[in-house]
Amino acid sequence: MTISYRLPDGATLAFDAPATGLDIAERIGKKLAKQALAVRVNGELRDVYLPVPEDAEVEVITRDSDDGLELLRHDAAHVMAEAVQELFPDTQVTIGPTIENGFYYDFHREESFTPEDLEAIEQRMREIVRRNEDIRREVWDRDEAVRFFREQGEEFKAEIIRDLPEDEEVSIYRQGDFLDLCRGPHLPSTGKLGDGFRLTKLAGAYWRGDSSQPQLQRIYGTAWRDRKELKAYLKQVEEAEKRDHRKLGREMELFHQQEEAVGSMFWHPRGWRLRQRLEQYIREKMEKHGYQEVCTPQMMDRSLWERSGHWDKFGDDMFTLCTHDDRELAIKPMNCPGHVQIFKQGLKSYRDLPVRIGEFTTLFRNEAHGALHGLMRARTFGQDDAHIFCTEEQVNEETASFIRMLREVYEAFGFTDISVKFSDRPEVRAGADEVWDRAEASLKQAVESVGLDYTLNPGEGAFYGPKLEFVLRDAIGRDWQCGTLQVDFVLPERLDATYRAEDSSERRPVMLHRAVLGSLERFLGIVIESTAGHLPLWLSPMPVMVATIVNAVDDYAIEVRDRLAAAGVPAELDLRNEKISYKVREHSGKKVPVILVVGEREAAEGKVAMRRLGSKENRELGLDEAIEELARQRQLPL
RNA sequence: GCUCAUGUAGCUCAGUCGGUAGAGCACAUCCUUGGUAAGGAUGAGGUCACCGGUUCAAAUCCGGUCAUGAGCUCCA
Repeated sequence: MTISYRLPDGATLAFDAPATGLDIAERIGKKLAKQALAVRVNGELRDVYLPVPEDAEVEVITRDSDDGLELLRHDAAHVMAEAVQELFPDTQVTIGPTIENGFYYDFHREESFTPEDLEAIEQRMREIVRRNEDIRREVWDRDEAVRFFREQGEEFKAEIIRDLPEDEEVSIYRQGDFLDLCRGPHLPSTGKLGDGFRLTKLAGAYWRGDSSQPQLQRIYGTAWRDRKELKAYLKQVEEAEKRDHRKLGREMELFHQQEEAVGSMFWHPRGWRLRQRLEQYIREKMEKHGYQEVCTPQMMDRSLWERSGHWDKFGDDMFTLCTHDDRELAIKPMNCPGHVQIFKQGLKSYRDLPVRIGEFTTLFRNEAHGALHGLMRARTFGQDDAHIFCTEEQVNEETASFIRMLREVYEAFGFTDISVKFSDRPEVRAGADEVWDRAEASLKQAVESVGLDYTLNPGEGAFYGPKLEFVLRDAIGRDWQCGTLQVDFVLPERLDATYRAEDSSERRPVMLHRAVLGSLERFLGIVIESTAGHLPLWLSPMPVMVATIVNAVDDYAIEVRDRLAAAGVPAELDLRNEKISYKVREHSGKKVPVILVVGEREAAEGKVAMRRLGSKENRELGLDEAIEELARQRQLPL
């Protein structure tokens, strides 16, 4: 009897009897056998010491591959669990998956872990790696496994086993004296983990991600192939912290926050100019695309929010206040009910559709304390919010043209990597199932008609309708959900919006809720972090600084500033009695995109010396030429 | 809202065993008018987040509150 295994390079290895992954690796080379962490058999990852029973495609997995790294991280989680149980026997283990860059494990324990505990756990992990314990898979009887974990006081594990699908094998991995339920596969021994890991942080997490369930303690770690990769990662994290928008916001004199206004901004002059600039850009963009801007009340009577359904579904997030005559008002968390009121004024004909209504006024949402995060998650913020009232037949074209605009806008900020998620009906929702059927079908058809790839995001729709979510990838590889388009058959019904159709019957319009940037505050935060504060000239709140070398040229510097201003380029003057390097350093630190240096020579020749942020190059050019260039770059990229 | 951590000058941070507060930068004044990321001197600046407790004595120890950070839940 011969069994043959086909390798990725096409070669075939023949054995007389079923060989283990390790045997196969050994046949290929001694070194590979040493490095083997697992094998992929017909596409499925398996433990390296298990026999491969029949002819198969076999690939040996080492730490060099992505799969190998994933295995290392998974094992790091298990080694951590073993370390924790050795040091703190009263701890129950739950689950410990890999995540981007690392892993975590959730534990249940009466006492809290301290940062010192983390160090001790990490030390013990290194010891376990040195012990080089074998990690072996065992298949247990389901009831026996439940009984075992029960006896160990591991109620959470017992619960997981009980909930496993009937036909699934209950595999237990034995690693020294530590046994853990796990699907696997695993490294052959703890020594293979190496020393490229570190425990990073401690946080709370709910059992099964449900806030009504017990709270667990989650320990996060990062794990890499070796110490060098670990160091590179830690360095990268450090760099990312440097571009935190709250830090840059302070350095660039954009905004601040303080205790008395949690979740809101104090916008400083430069910050507000930036925020206004962004708003102006999207306003003009929307005008070009046929939107009309409106302004609706900041607060409206409770009864309207009850009719719209917000009171029920969004009530916890709404701020309310009472008038002297005991009326209860809600401060708007969304514009939709207001826009419906505008649509309803006067009779609308099918000839009027689509009606596109946009608004940028501030919204107020009572976000949970722990969710707040600078500009990224605020309680007061503006949105490039708009609602399109149209017929069912127009949903397609409106969706398509919205997506065109969205792409143009993202491109203006340098975001070209965009993906789409399709979110369908959530559990808590308004409207009958048949209405949802129609809304989902309609939106699905619209995405497909523009040839957009999308992934399904089940149960994540808004309470009034399904939605598309547009996710952009920023310059440092982070994903952000900004744009959204939601189809709504419910609100026009609830708030009784109608139009007169061709056959003179009264019909309900479909309402599309849509935003490209989403929260203007949040979008700014993303742009700031993604550019590390190096904003494009058209957006920058302080695009040009005119800095003098000697006071004798003050008058010329003033002329330069005034002529820039006349050409639509805001500029400030730095006439201080300081060295030019001092001025350059200071304004560069504040991320001013262009510094125009003027000294005796420039003044005499009607020139400026232009220095761009991030470059040491120093261009000397005529004043007219410089103004022309800067004015062009200051134009909104419409 | 939940868990853990943190809160000292405008910013970044020291502050040992509990003995009444320190640096650098920034700021002010004076000197310096200089060529592309820090010129020099002098000075001012703090209810150590807030409230309470222990103590002869609290930035320091204990409790509570608030805020911030990381994560969870939620979400733009």
